[in-house]
Amino acid sequence: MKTGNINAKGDLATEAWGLLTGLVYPPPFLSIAREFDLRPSTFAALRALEQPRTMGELAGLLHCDNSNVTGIVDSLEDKTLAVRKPSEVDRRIKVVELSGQGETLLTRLKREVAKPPAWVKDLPEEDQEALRDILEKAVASRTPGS
Amino acid sequence: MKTGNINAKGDLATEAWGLLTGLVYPPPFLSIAREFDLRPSTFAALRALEQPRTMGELAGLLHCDNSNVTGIVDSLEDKTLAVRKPSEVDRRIKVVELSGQGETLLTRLKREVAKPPAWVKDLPEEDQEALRDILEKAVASRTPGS
DNA sequence: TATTGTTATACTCTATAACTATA
DNA sequence: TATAGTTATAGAGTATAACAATA
Repeated sequence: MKTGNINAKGDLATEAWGLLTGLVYPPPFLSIAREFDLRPSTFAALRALEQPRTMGELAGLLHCDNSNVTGIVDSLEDKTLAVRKPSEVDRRIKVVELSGQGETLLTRLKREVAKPPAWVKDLPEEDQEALRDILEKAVASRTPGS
Repeated sequence: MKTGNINAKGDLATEAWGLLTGLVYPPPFLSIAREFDLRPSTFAALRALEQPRTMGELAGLLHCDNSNVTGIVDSLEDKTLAVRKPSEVDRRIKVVELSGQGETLLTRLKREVAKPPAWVKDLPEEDQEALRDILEKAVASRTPGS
């Protein structure tokens, strides 16, 4: 905690946070997923498959149960966006990889998700720069789960 | 579009947005909902019930079907957080209101949601101020759906 | 007839437990 | 016996259509 940072109602941090929540929620990636006709879980799985992953790794990354991942990957396979193949070293393990089609879609998705919304793009350049610098500082000093 | 704002990969807006998404997603209100043992839809309904609402109004605010709201309000009533009563002017309409218990919970919820995360609170005071000023500008110039 | 809300139904998401095939 | 993944099953979220009560 910082000197002069009282955190009473109406302090700077609370004001800034209140403004920010109005700008970033609901998350734009939800409407992007809809545009691509992907359900949120499929969308998340696709993003997690930037590298090949085992079923269990996917479950961890998607914070869901292993049994779930079966259905999610089934649906990716149905759309020929990914394939699963048994690992050669341990045949219990299935490795899931994006297909060429899946890679292409992921590339387009990532481009969409990275696009700053209008409220950022329309800021004066010096504000964009200040914002970036402040956020860099915040990311650098971030502790897990804050 | 602004002069000097090329929006090529790596420009200021994209950099700032990339940093921001890392800081604000996943949304902290999800874990707050879990702490209060509320499912996301119940949580959202509670927040929408700051004022009494009809079932149809709730459906609009929660972006879901009318038939859904029946179940959500049922569960609020089961927890004695809200009551529904027929309107006196048109008895087709049901007005949903928070109970005393519901009001108390909503007040606590709102306090939690308004709390800035550590990455904001731990910024130097001048950065908090700059952040607030920039975000105020963004909110002021915001057009619907941006 | 039109509207508000409910019920019936179905599909998806998620989790638990039992199962399989490997190890 | 332990582990990776699947299947069976069940609960909750959401949508559509048919329905009841009211206007």
